[in-house]
Parts: sequence; C-alpha cells; structure tokens
Amino acid sequence: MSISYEKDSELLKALGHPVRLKMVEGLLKHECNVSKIVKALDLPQSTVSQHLGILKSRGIVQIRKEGVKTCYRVTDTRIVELLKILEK
Amino acid sequence: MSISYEKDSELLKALGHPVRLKMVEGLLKHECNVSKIVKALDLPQSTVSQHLGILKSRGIVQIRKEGVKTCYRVTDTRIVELLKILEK
DNA sequence: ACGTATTATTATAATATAACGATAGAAGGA
DNA sequence: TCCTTCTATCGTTATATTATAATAATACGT
Repeated sequence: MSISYEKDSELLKALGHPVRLKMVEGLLKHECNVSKIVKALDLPQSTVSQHLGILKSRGIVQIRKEGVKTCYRVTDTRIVELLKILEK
Repeated sequence: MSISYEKDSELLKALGHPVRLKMVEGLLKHECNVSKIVKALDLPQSTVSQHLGILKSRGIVQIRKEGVKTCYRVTDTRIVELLKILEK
C-alpha cells in the first residue's frame, strides 16, 4: 500500500483540530452519545454535532442509533495507532 | 506522556494538506532544496516556499543552508511513524 | 559592480473553516 | 396529542487557509 495524498490528508485534517482530537481520544475508550459529549466538552450542541459530522464523513467514527440517541465510536483502526504515536 | 490537543492538532493540520503530505513523504527519503521540489511538484516557487514554511514552523522539517540553496529534511521522528501508519 | 540563480516575503483575492444561535425533525413518555 | 429530550441542519459572521503574482533579499560567479 502507499499513501493517498488526497484521502490521507483529509483524514489528518479532520484530526487537526483540538476539539476533534479530544473527541476522538475519548471515543476510543468508550462509545458516547452527543449530549454526553456536549456536557463533557462544555460546548454548544450544534458545535459538537458539526465536529462529529466531520469525523463521521471521514470514516473516523461510526454511529449506532439507540432510540433518540446517537452513539458515536471510533472505528478506523489506524486512528488508535496514530494517537499512540502522538502520546510519545 | 499524553496528547497535547493544541500542539498535536497543529501538527496534524500541517500534514493535512495533499501537497504538504507529498512533500513530507519525499523529504523523509532525501533532503531536497526548494527549486528541486518546485520541479518535482510542478508548482509555483512561492507556493512551495509557503508550504515548506508551514512545515518548518511546526518543527516537521529543518533546513540546512548550502550556499544560496536551502535544503529541507524531515527531523521529527514521529512523522516517520505517522506516515507508516497511513501506508497501511 | 552586474547578472543570474535561489529562496523568502508581501499583497491580494478566492475559498474554506469555525463558532454558534435558531430552527427543524425524530423518538418516547404522560 | 402535547411536551420534552435529543440530534441534525441552516444561516450568518468571523477567521483562516490557499494560491499565486510581484517583489525583495541573498549568495555566487564573472
């Protein structure tokens, strides 16, 4: 395999925002719905929802509907490894 | 160590551009001066210089002066690992 | 000193991103 | 049905990024 400049840069750009990076780190550990994330980050609901939408559109997270709630979780396995490197 | 959301997202954002990602991949293999990069990527000199400036300001690359030429190379060891993951 | 090659910086316009209030829609309970 | 909770989308404004031409600055050879 080799790097896809367009696609991979999209992935990195999506992670290249402090709020989204924080979200992703949290969603690695446990699935979480929107309103919980809103409380945890203390940000407007629309802001949180928009960031989650960006992560979802890049395939970084996936959703699971639970009644009226939307549970987000990290699915891209490369993300786990990427975050590990940042922790070094 | 843990993630620095502000600083690490800056790093990812700098890599989150197709041209810069391509540049970094190349500069991992061999140091290169600006005019060579201009030819390789077929982009205006000012565009290339600006992108290199961004990579430099984030500590992703370092420079070595050789007369009138500026040779760029990747120095951040985490970058090597990050790019390897993208290749998967 | 002059000309050339190389690189950085500046200026500007176009486009994209970010933040967030307001609104809309969907699901469930009373 | 009405109300509430939860989430997504829209509209707007502010800010940031991108591209690129033009210009400046630096180093070197003749």
